[in-house]
Amino acid sequence: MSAHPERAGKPEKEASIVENALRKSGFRWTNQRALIVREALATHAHFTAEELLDLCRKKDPKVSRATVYRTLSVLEDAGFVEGLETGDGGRRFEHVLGHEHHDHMVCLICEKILEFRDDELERRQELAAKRVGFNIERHSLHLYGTCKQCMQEQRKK
Amino acid sequence: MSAHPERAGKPEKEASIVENALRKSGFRWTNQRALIVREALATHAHFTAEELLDLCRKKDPKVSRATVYRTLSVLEDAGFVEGLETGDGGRRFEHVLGHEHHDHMVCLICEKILEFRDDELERRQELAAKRVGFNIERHSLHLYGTCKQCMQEQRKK
DNA sequence: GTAGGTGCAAACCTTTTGCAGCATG
DNA sequence: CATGCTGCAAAAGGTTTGCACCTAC
Repeated sequence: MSAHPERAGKPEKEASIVENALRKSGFRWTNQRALIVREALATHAHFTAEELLDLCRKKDPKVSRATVYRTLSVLEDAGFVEGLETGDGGRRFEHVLGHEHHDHMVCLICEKILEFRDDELERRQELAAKRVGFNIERHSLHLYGTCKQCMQEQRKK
Repeated sequence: MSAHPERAGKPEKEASIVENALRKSGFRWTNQRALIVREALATHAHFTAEELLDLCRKKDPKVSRATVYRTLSVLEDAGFVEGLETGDGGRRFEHVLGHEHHDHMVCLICEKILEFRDDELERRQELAAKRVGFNIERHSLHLYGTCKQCMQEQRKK
């Protein structure tokens, strides 16, 4: 049912990649971080901080909200997680291990998020930036609208 | 000093475009809305809700925050105003009268927002959407990074 | 006259922070 | 055993809402 069945790679292996990277940067590898990373990597979906907290609490009910936020922030800085805007002011995350960069189409009706990638798009962005001497660190391209299924639903009415 | 000196068109004329559109949709045209629209159109910058409130209160100190938010929402729905993410969780707005659609480069250091446009980019987005039967209503392309000036500053150090 | 709009304050939601205690390296 | 991390609870934004009053149509 997920839009990214290919997303879930080898959780244990991916988790240890994160572990090594964080250790190398001087962070400690705590039970909480291991749990949070495991849950984040296991999720195919684009999750909110609160959803991740719920997932973690199923395994360990006393994980604190603050720790989830703090860990998400560390993971984002380290480039293992990316935040994305849902167009209605909300914020979701996705992990960035085991799959290439991609952009998003957000259905405003069913809230589904589709991923797509177009190399030419990436190139043109670089070009536009180069023209004005801007150095791109990251970018976000979101198309908001109606997905195929919801378009069909609408036509029925 | 503004990045968009061309932005300010003919405020009175543009305001009446908004007025007519809102009236036609069954909204009432109140003093507050007139004020808020006037201030929003007069600003060249990408403003926050709070900044717009401050601008309005200079003219009429008793405009309420709630009314600004409610009016911004009406204007956004009507397509006269667009919200944009600043990359650090913040939200800014820009009015969409008297200038073409464009995308944004956001400098993460000085917070300046540059505008740019590339027709080929637009085309490729449409194409990508068409491929999966997605209907684009609006889109947002933000490049986050470092602007030319801030790059130079950094090199000096 | 009557919706619809406004102001105020409180509520909300998400995220951050201060601090005392705990666990990792 | 020192520092970094955690949990808790409170604080901090930013935005929305309930309600009584007001005003445009």
